Amino acid sequence: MADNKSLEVNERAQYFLKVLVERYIRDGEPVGSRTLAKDSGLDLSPATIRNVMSDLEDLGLVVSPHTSAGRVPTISGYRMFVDSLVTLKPPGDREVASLQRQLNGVADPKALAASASQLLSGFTQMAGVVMVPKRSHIMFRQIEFLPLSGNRVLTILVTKDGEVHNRIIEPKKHYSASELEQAANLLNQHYSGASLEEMHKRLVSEMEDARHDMNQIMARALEMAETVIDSSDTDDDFVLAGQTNLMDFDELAQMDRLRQLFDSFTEKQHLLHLLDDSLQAQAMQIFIGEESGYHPLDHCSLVTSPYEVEGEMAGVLGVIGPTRMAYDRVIPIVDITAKLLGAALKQE
Amino acid sequence: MADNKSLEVNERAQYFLKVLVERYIRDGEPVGSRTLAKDSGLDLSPATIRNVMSDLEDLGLVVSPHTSAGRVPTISGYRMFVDSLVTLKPPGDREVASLQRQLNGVADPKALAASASQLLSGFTQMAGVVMVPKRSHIMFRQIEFLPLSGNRVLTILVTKDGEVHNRIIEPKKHYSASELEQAANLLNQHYSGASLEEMHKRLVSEMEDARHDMNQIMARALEMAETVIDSSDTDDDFVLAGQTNLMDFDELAQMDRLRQLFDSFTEKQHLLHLLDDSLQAQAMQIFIGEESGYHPLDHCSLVTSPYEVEGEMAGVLGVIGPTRMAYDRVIPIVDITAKLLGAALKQE
DNA sequence: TTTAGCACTCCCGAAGTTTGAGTGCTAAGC
DNA sequence: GCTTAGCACTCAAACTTCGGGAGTGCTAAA
Repeated sequence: MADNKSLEVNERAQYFLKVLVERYIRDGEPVGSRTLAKDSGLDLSPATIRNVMSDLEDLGLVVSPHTSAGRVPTISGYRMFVDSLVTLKPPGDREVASLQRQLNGVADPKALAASASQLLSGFTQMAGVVMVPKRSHIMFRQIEFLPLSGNRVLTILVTKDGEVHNRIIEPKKHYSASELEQAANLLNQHYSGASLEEMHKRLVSEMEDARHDMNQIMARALEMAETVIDSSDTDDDFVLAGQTNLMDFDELAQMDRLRQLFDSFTEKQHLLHLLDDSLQAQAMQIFIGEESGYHPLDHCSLVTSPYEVEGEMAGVLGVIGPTRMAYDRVIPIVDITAKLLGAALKQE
Repeated sequence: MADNKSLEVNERAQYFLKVLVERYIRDGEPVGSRTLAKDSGLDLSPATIRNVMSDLEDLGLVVSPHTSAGRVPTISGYRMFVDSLVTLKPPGDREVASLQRQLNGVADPKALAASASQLLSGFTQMAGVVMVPKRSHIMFRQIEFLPLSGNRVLTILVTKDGEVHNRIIEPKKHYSASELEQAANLLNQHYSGASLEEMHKRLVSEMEDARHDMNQIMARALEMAETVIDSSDTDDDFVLAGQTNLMDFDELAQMDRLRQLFDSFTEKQHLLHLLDDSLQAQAMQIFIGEESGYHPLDHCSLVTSPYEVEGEMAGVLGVIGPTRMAYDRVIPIVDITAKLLGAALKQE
């Protein structure tokens, strides 16, 4: 259909697209040819603009909501905008300094994640999200077993960065306090300095070996450790802040949409998956509207960036807001926050 | 004004109030005299009802939103309803059994609180809230200090019920691993079997004593313990579930109200205070609309009940929903859940 | 004390009207 | 071949009008 005209958008048309998107992001109202003519700075009449717009519409970059409204960017329009047109507006030095200050004042990783997501939300007036560091990069430090009533055992797993995971497990057999202590000692010696990822792998293979040995204590210790490590995996989680900011956006102000969106925050599942994408890609990712394929986010965009600690991808953070968000400001903020969070985590 | 007529409401009028509230809770629409005449079951004409309604209005128990609408209960109307008119509808045996089953399958207190609030929300289709047990009743079990980089020390506080609190503290002076271990040992022996509340009191007085002793280690141990205990106090917290259920109620469907409400969930402060009321009163409390004095809850009611473990008030749980909620069903559900949660916690 | 009757009030939704923003098309101009 | 003025046309949003319905308060009679 549009193919016979021109599959690529000429430079001028791109420029108009840029101006249109910027304007639409500013006011949230369909942009008409007259407005665009003025905004563009070029000395062209509305009629000319109309021709260009018509082309852009054929290419699926803009649509008009109805016959006599202006144009609004489509998903593809936004896509082209963020991919190649947007002029990024990095935050001022004062903002960066403030960010840095507030991140460096925080001691433990969990609190740091919470701060970061609050900062993201504060600076963008949208929702901030920070995925807490992945297991693979966490170093084992110490494990502790405490007997509770019945067979139940409280296990405490401490990692190098000062994070504490605890879980109550209920083995079939009863263990005495001294047995548990012995088991913990064995594990602590044996796995000192390993990462959880590594530990997991070694546990699985060594459990096999231990079955042939007579070393009962070791076998049981391994079993319990495996239970804990395994479940510490499901701790894989994120912290969200400023969700209520999203209620102020007209495009999300319909209860059913908003409810779906908020439910998706509680459910976590899918959102985690999207965040993970950015970790895999090892680069900033932007999901615009339906691009994510996850319906609750249909009218939202997600700007995510992985953050790294000592050269290793440690986690992901980002911002959730309406599709119509100020990408030019948000992208640099997410980018810088990721860098600063990484740096703050390094000081462990 | 109304005083010269009759300050107390006669029995028939009370009955009509009851029927009116029930009807209004059912449909959410102002109840007119004709409807009420039918609903009441008594063989009276609408005109008679109108006279009664007029009296109720004078007493401030009902209002009409505008001249030619039916009547709607006021806060006082609801108050009288829940205090003396409502016919409670206890949940069926199947529901109770289901509640019990789901609560008893959970191991640790924190998860238990989460389950309970989810169950409350599920059964009522509103938001469930569970305040986690108060410090005063928590028994100390063990404390652990682990050195981190710099002066920072990871402190792990384990309580009898298998709960783990951890915090990173940063003392002025540096402590070696063995010093920390020694300190922990001292504390563990010294405070074995005390409640956190008790421990706090003893710590304060013993810190004074220790200053005169030469026992440096002990003095420092006390100091660090105090820091941890003190901050474990601010863990004072609640878990909320089903907040999004609230979005389905028309009376809360305005963004500004909803936003205030949701913000109040994040802020926690005031809500905690309200929950605490129920703990102090040692009885079920119902805040209807503005009664709570906390504006974000203006259009909500809060039904709370303390729960006790082994005869001691351990915490509070409840339900948040619109003022127009099915009190007859909600009250028993909250009541029973409190009992069952208490029972489930006892099995520690 | 209760009730029928009646005039009155007010909300609500439907239907009509106006306004203004914006479009596409055509034909003329550079 | 691009650009532009002119014009007819479309459509949503805002405002107005209007009738119906639900419910009230009052009065007078049972």
